[in-house]
Amino acid sequence: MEKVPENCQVEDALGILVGKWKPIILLHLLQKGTKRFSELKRSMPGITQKMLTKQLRELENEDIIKRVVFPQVPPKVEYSITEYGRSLEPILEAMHEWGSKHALHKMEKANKDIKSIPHTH
Amino acid sequence: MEKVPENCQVEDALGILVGKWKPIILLHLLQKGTKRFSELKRSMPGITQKMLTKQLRELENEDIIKRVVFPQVPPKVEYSITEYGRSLEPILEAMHEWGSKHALHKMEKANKDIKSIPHTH
DNA sequence: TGGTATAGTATCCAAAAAGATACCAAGGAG
DNA sequence: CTCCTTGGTATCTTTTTGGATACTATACCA
Repeated sequence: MEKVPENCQVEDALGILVGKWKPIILLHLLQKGTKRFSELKRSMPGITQKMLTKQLRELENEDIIKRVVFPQVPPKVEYSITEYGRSLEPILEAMHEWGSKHALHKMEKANKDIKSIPHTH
Repeated sequence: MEKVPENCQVEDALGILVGKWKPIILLHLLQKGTKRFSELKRSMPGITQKMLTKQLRELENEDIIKRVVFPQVPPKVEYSITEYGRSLEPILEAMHEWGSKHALHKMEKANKDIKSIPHTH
């Protein structure tokens, strides 16, 4: 299998993970299992209903998460990761690990930058 | 190290990889080594000069790639992956692998969808 | 009779990302 | 003298994303 940029499959994974809230939604569902809409919303302060709905729909369309509606009033809808969605875990894992190192790297860099400011005295 | 969504490091990696052209640029530099601006541009049909410059600058600011200017006329500028940038390889790798499977998954799904269309006869 | 809760839609608006296009510097070729 | 080359900038417009706000259905509860 060639990895030439021309047939770049990286885009697909990126396309699914991108969206201000998607990684967080996925981490929630991966780590805490099935969640209903309101629970997800409460656990992501700042997200609007519209955004949450939209991101969930997009993930659902890619078979990453499953949506189950209970015919009740008031409504109850549960979301969970599909088996296929779980296959994204290594990527999220790799990104998380890299992200942690990157935080350090940024700190070190900021430190160096501060030290190298020509100071007046 | 906890991976709770609250301190979500995944975002950082995502932030660096996102951009319509960044993954392709990185794959090019990872696989083919040092490249000059015009070579990169030629190998990415469709990208505009402005976009290429912008993405390269962003990657440079994150220490992912290195930019070397040769004082010549006409100008010559070479780009290459930094050692730090190379640490992104596992992520790109994971995404590529997943992307390949995802392509199959999508095909299978499309097939199923076609078969399940109620046909007239 | 009115209020509450859940899981949404529908509109409109702001901000960010991407794209098209034009311009520039300066040396070498003709 | 003019054109070509490279690696950019500077503007302007379009497209994509994200966000604020208001509205809805319907059973239950007081």
